[in-house]
Amino acid sequence: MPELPEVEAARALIEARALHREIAAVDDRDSYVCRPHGPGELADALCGRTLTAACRIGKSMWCETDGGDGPSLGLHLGMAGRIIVDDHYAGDPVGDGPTSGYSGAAGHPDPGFATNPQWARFTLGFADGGELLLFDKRRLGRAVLDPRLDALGPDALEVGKAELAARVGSGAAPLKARIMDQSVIAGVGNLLADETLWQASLSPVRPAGELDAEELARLWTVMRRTTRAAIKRGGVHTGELIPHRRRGGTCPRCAADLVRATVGGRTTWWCPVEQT
DNA sequence: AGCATTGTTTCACA
DNA sequence: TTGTGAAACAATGC
Repeated sequence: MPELPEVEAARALIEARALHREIAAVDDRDSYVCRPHGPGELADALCGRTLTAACRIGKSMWCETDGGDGPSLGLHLGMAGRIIVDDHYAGDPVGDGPTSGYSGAAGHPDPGFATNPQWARFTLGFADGGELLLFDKRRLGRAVLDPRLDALGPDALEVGKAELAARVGSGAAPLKARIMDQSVIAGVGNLLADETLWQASLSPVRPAGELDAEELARLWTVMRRTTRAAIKRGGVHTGELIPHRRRGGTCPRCAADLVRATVGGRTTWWCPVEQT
């Protein structure tokens, strides 16, 4: 669920509300979410420290502690994670599969989230009484010390035009698989990929190495625009194509029937007329 | 009951 | 060795 825009919202929430507060207690008992750490390991490393920076590359987020003198705390939202700081939340706005409608206008998009405390998979308790929760219905999120970031490509909003062309424009894999490969470009997930390729009128099944310079330049421009728009509007669900990714869905521009197939291991929807 | 799901990792294979 | 694709992972909803 959470892709770059949701993770950026979570990062900004931590930055705004969780920094410089003393960590007094840590609940790291979920051994799957906290793998490979054993129970108490994160608690021992973090208690008494403060978060001093919230950082992000793609969908990976981490917090520095004690101005960089302490261990960093990696937080990954996985497929359904969100961050809650005191009474404020950010991250996955839906929490369920794509069949759940996004209702995130006024009010809370998911009134049920606060009533299911068993979905708090990792908690930092602050000395002032507040707390930071990694809230994850699916349990595929992660909390880990000193996360490895070296396998990530450049962030989708930071990558330069020439660099994107060089990294994406090669290989025999489908274009969609290429832009979802986090070692090529970091931050694009399944929905953002479908939205971006539809906005750019590029077919997800084209071999990435076949794109010409103009198409790669267009991809760079459109990817940045769609990603920034998703951040501003509150998540990847706000994309123009997204509501049409369903049985019987049609292209919002030309009304052609959308095509559904598995590309890059994920369900993919696209317009066979416009996306070439 | 069986299938689907917005992410990541691991494994098999060419 | 590298690139590619499928399966597994956990949990839930239709």
